[in-house]
Amino acid sequence: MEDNQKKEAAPSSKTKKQKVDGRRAPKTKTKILDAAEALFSRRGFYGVSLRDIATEAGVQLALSYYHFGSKEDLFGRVIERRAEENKQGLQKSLQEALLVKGSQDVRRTAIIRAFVMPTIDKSLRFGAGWKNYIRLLAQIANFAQDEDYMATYRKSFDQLVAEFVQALQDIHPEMDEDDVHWCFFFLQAAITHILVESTMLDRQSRGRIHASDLDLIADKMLVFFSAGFSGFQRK
Amino acid sequence: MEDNQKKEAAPSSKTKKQKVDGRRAPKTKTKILDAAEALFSRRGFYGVSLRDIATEAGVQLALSYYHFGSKEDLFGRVIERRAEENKQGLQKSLQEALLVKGSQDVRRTAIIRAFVMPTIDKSLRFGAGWKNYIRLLAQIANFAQDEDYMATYRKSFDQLVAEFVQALQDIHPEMDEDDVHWCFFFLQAAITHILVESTMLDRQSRGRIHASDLDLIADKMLVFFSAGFSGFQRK
DNA sequence: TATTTATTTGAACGATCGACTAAATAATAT
DNA sequence: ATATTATTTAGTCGATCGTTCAAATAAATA
Repeated sequence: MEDNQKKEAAPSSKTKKQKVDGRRAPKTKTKILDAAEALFSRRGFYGVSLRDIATEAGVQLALSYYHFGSKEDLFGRVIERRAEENKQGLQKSLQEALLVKGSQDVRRTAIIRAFVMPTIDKSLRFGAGWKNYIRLLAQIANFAQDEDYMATYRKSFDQLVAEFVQALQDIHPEMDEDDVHWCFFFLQAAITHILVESTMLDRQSRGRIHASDLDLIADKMLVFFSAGFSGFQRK
Repeated sequence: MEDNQKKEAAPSSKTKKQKVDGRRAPKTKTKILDAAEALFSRRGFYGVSLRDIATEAGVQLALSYYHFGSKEDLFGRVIERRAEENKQGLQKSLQEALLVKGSQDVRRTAIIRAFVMPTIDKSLRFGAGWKNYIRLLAQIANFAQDEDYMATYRKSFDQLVAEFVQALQDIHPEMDEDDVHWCFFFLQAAITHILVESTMLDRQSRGRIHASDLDLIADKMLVFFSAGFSGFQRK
């Protein structure tokens, strides 16, 4: 019945796992995770079948069941895989931003950059896998957020957001704490939407602006969202 | 084969349609559209089966096929149904905003409000149907945007956005035109994400702020996004 | 090498999907 | 009242879904 998974989890006492994981040719598990990541990020959980994933990965259908169990479990593992690295990247980025000295404006912009840049960097420069992962996260934010199997990730990410908000509140003692939350919420909303890589902006600007130019997006976002905060400052 | 649909479309020469459409008890068509709207807006196109919709609507499965044909066609009709009214509401709102006199700040905020408020109004005060519709639109923006059957809606909406951007550019001759596009894009992105009614903000603020309080959201958005524009003004 | 364990194969399963139809019924027109 | 058209019913179709397993193979261990 579920003996398959036990075999997967059990032999962690031996050193075999690590040895096999670091091989050159992509492991079956990795191939499945990569394919699932790519497909889920584009068509969502329901829009992708396990057969689609197996085909994309170039492996047998049953291997998905053997390695991950149910479709939901596979989805959860896709999220899980890069979650820790992603979070730590953002945390490190925040720590560095906290060292920035200068005016209120400068320090605020540094923190906003610390939130925006790691995500854009990964999406842009860490390969197709990360790009798909980021898009998947953005999609989840609009969608599967409330599912039970997202609880762990959600909790972890919410805590990270709390750290950023706290940092911004520290810089802005004159601002209402709720207003800082609002500002950060708007920032999150915008970047989330942008990272699903919609073609909206390309169309609406009649090709003059390209949403795929994430570096330019980052520049513009910093200017805009840092200025947005200043709307709440006089009070 | 497709005679069913022809019977639907053909007898428009008679005055019968209008008479029947305006009845008291909800018509079958309306019941299906309402159910589809509610379900699609929450779980997306692939996450909902025609049987789900028929059950939710309290009608026979085959009636969906009879009245709308394929599932894709039904989805398109759900979008279509309120599209024109939605667009005209936004256009009227823009026209009124263009009459506002005052400083650059005042006029800019008026236009931003003109874009934000009709949508929030409908989602909040026009009943569950509109609320579902707005959420569906927001979801589409992240998802089905590029599908062929969305072309008509997309074109219409893009034109509307162009009117708002033009209005903002008229107010801001000192700004780079692309930057105005960027600002509006960020506004769109944020409101789109907010309207999928995520529970994100509620969690992250530990219950102090409620994303369901759309009137408050609107207030905060106006302050924040109007201020965001000012980030580009010095150039 | 012999044995045990891990992985892969190929095929099925019951359920559910969208699509479709013939017949029954309701509504409208003559 | 009769004929015509519109709608609803109840069911079936083949395809595809997620899941499962027994047997074959590969890898690791003894």
